[in-house]
Amino acid sequence: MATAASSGGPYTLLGSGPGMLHPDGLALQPASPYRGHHHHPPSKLLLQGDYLQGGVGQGGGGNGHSLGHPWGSGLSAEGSPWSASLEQQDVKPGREDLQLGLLHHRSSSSSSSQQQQQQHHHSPHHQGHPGGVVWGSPVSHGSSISGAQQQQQQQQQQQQQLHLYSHQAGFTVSGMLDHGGLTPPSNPLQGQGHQGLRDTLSPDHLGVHHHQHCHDHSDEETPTSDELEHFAKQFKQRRIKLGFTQADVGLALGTLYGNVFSQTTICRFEALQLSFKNMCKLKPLLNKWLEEADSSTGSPSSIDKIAAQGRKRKKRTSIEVSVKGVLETHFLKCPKPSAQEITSLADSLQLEKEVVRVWFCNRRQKEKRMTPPGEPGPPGTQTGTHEGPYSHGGSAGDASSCHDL
DNA sequence: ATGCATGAGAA
DNA sequence: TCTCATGCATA
Repeated sequence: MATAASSGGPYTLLGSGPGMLHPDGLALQPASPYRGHHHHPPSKLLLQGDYLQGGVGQGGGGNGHSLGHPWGSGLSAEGSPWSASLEQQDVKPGREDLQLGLLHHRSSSSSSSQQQQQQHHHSPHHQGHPGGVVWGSPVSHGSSISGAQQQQQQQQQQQQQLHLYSHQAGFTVSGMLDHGGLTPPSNPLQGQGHQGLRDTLSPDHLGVHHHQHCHDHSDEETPTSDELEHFAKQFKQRRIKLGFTQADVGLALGTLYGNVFSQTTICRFEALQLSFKNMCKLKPLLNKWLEEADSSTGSPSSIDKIAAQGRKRKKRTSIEVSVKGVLETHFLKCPKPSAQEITSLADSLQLEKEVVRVWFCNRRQKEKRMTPPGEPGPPGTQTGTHEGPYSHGGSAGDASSCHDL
């Protein structure tokens, strides 16, 4: 069978000629953890068929589609027994490599770690907000959010460094305007009268948190959930008006500050589907982009991007609806199943253990993100019907010892 | 817009 | 191993 193993491994890495300076290359041995993905009957497991990256223009090129379907989206049938064979697919440029490529950042070092810990405290409730972000994330003082809301994210530890970008003079908004088709299609809206948004901070401060003196630029000082929410909205609006897609922004950020982001991330930011901490981290970057983009309207420059290698990914596993249902059930019983449980569960579902494990991980993450699936976006419109995923019927206190199978 | 996946870092 | 930040591949 001419599986994807034509070049030596299931997930081969295409040698990226000129200097592969990432340890991954060395660490990735032909012995992939997924090599045994064919020893089980693909009866319940449906692997989404083919690779189609040629036409991934995605980026919500027409971000005009507003979809708001709740979880459990119909999976229907994907009748696609993976017949994947050749794998000459050229993967898109990796991000880490990109960063290495343009090393024009990481110069500053003064205050590197500051906003890692979000210690903002304010009333987790908002009165007139069409949506209501539930993640107020209090810190040490048990707020009204109650423990029913799980541990929130403040109990997390900060990992990952925050890439601080150094805004150098002379670095104007360049990469985002046009290069390679990212050019906003002569948007007639551009250059309209829209100013007065330099200031990103919303005027409404709850006032229950720390008060800073007379200076409030646009970031630093951990913003409040409301501020983030507002910013996200503004951002999206303006982004669209300027004619940029989420993907464009992601790339621009990379070109400008050295941190590339995907359409996904931008999308999640706008939808407030990131953790509070993450939102805080991205806000400054997006804010700068906004400022630049807003005042640019004409600074054609092109910065070529660097093409990088391609490490192949495991094909996305499509889990059948019924199976998802089962997983869901288990999740409700025990969001943190032990390794053994996962194993047996995987076995009974005929899924790889890894897949099940990941499923739970993702599920937990989803629980943490808040912006209930179905949040009304546009102001003035309120569905008034949203129950956060926190609405678990009962107590969600202990997840340490729950196992029974 | 989202589902599944990868990886780094902390337990 | 889990969490968390991110993103490819998809619907």
